[in-house]
Amino acid sequence: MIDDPVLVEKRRAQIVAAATTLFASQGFYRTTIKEIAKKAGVSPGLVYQYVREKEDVLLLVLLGVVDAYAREIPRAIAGINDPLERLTATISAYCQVVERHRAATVLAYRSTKSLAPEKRAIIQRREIETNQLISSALSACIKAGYVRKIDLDVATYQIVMAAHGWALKSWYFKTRMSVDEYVDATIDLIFSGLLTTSGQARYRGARSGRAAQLVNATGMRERNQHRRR
Amino acid sequence: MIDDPVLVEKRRAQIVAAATTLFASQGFYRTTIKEIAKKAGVSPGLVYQYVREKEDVLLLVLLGVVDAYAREIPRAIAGINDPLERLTATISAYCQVVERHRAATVLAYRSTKSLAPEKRAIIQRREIETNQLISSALSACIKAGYVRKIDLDVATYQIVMAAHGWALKSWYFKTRMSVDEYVDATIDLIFSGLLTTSGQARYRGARSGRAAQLVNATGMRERNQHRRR
Amino acid sequence: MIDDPVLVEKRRAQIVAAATTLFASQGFYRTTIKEIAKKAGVSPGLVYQYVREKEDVLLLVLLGVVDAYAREIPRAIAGINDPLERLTATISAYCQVVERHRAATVLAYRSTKSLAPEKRAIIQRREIETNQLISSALSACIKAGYVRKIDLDVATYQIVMAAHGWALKSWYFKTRMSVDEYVDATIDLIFSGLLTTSGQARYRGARSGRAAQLVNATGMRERNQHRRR
Amino acid sequence: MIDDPVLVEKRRAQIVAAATTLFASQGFYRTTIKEIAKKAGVSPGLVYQYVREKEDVLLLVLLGVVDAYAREIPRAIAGINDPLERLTATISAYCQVVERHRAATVLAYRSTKSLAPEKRAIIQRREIETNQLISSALSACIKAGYVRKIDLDVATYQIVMAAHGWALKSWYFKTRMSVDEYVDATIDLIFSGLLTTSGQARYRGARSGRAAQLVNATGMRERNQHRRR
DNA sequence: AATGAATGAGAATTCATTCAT
DNA sequence: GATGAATGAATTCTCATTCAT
Repeated sequence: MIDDPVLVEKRRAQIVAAATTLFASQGFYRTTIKEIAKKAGVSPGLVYQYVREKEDVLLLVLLGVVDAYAREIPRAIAGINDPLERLTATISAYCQVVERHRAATVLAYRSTKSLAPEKRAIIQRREIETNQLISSALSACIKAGYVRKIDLDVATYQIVMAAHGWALKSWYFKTRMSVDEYVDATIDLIFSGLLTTSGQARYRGARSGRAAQLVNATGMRERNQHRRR
Repeated sequence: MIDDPVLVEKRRAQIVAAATTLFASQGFYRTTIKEIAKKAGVSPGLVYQYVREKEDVLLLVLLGVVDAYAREIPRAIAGINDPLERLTATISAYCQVVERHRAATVLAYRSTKSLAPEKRAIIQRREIETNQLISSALSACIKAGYVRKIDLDVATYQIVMAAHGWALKSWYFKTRMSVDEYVDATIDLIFSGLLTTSGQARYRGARSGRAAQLVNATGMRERNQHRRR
Repeated sequence: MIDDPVLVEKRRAQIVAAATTLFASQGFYRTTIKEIAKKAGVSPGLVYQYVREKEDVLLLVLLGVVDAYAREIPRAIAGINDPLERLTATISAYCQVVERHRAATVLAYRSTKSLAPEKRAIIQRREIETNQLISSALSACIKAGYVRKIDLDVATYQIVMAAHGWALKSWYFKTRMSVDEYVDATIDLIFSGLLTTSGQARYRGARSGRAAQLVNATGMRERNQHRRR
Repeated sequence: MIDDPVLVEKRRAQIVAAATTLFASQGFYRTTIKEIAKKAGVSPGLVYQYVREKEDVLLLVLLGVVDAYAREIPRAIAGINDPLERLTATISAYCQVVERHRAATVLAYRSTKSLAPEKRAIIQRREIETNQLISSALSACIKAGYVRKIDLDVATYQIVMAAHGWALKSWYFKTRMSVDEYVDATIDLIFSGLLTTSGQARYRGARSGRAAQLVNATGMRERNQHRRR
């Protein structure tokens, strides 16, 4: 529609900035193109020269969010080489980015499903890419012997959910603690778990007992023994 | 509008059942009252005799979801008295409930913000109530010496987020593992944390060093020293 | 959308009546649904309970026109048994119907192409059906020996075009003659042709000469020797 | 807007050529100025330096069509002096021009009414001028005794409609015959009419009978005894 | 109590036209 | 003279809500 890529970039940034605020506060469906245009200081018609349909604005907004993640986290951990420090920094950075883009993060949870499947897939692909930052920090720690050989996927998403939790449950936390406190407590939990030494003993005992029962009952117990849809 | 409370109950149940399915698959805004009425086997006009506006249907649906949580988790842990077993069962039950109401759980994340503030507050209050089940299981374990004296709020929400994660990231997990595997891996992580013994050593060293610096720098370091908005 | 077929009939009639006038005077594209609704004395939303899209209104309007033809012409020739009288009456009736639905006939020429292909095909099918009335009147006359063995398709459409001409060129004729005069002159021409006896002689001579040349040149001369696309 | 008449001519030709194709295939309203500009290889803004509004483009296009008629028919009959041959050639040429400008001819029927009255009048005036070619060929034939003293207007338009019919009903004819066959059959019908000698006898009898009745009933029967609107 | 036809405000999108460069 | 970005009025269509029956 418009050729000049510099202009496209500028206009889209304008539109996305306006839309991000509006979507975050009112949601996608309650926000009209007219409002976006007005807030962006342009005419409603102009929006459609930079976007094919309203849903594209949402896509751009959400891409902006995931891109911010993909941009800001690496920056925060650049230069840190020790695996455990790097992991700590990654988790911390993730939480800080969530804090900075709190409204947009919540928006992503509200609105990604409003996208058509292909567009949604784009966002999810980017999310997986960003999560690689966590996975590889974890892997390095495992290799270095700092981290147990846990399920990488589950551990990664536990970290992601803990970070996103700060945004998703900010209505609860905001009056109770600061980000820094949240980060400290979260890292402590993720790193050391809930249990005391005595708790560990009981848990491990119960667990191996349960596992033994399962082995006896089914004759096998392997990962991936589940229905894949 | 209608007086007979039995009828009101029955009709609302009909409407909510229809709406839950539709909202879960298409979202709140993409679902019309006509669709809900049709699926519920009633006329569009009738809906408005049991509900003041469309948003009320959403409220009823979301109340149904949080109620299911508040109903099903206690049932799953009834009769378990050992604190650690009870905690384990609670976490497991939470995940299982999430699995059973996967679409509705995602819906809650998408749509709670679509409610007017007072209605939203109702849902959040119920969520906090349900989370008490986790908090008290945790407290009991702390008292029994099985669980460290961690931040109760953070730990509770970490469990909640981990459980909700199964629904929120089901697009990722569904093709990779079963709920049971997810539950096992999650409980293991939550209980024992990421770190190996050597990792623990390094982490605690670094942490106390960092804490010492902070104490030196600020002269104090206490909970609740943050900006409240 | 609406179930009650009686109501559907009534509402559609209302809408079509309003739309016919408006389309005829302003054309399809210049007429808005709001105008149609207003003229029909209903709300704009109601129109869409009886019609899926604006184009459907056009289809209904055009169906109304072709139906009027299919209804009114047979009525005018009912009871006339003599082939030649019947043919005369058919042509005359056709012209009279055109006169009665002059604006709508012009509309059909303007707007049939605005329909999507399938809808257009519906109209064209009906037109062909109506033209059968002319064709069979012609056939009967040929069988009775009153009409020469001419090309039935061409003759039929010549009559059709002559009748439609009264509407299509009414801007020219309206100030120059009455329908009755037009009908008389038209039938006279269609029946007896332009030529005088001396003209006939010259024409037949020239024609057979030309035909002979063609036969000599191509070695054959048959109907249907043309490219079909 | 622009002074240089040569440039105006050139640019307009470009625009009209592009617009003719587009209008013919999509209609006037479905064609955008942007499409026209693109097809003409110019910018949308430029169009408005050679035309005051979109409707002017339509006027230019339609003028192009009628001009093509006024240009091409005389060329086809140049040098033919015998009145009957000249008439034949005129009819034939008219049909051939219609064939060459089939889409544009249909466009004229669809879109002339989209013009504001004064602009429409311009087109109609030109059409009448072109029709003079037919009228005068007819007159010459009447004077030479080849053609009966028929109503010149009606006869002229009958020929015009027959020729236009090839375009207007091409959806019907295209799969059934070639232009040449259509022309032959059409000329034959126009020249000799439908009726056989026995048909003529019956028709003339019935007609004079009817005419007699009319005279008796009204006391007179003259041209122009009709309501003028 | 229930129905479903009717309403009409509101939203996305298009596109003729303008105008600064 | 030419460009093409920008404008904003206008239009189609949807759907929550009402209300007569």
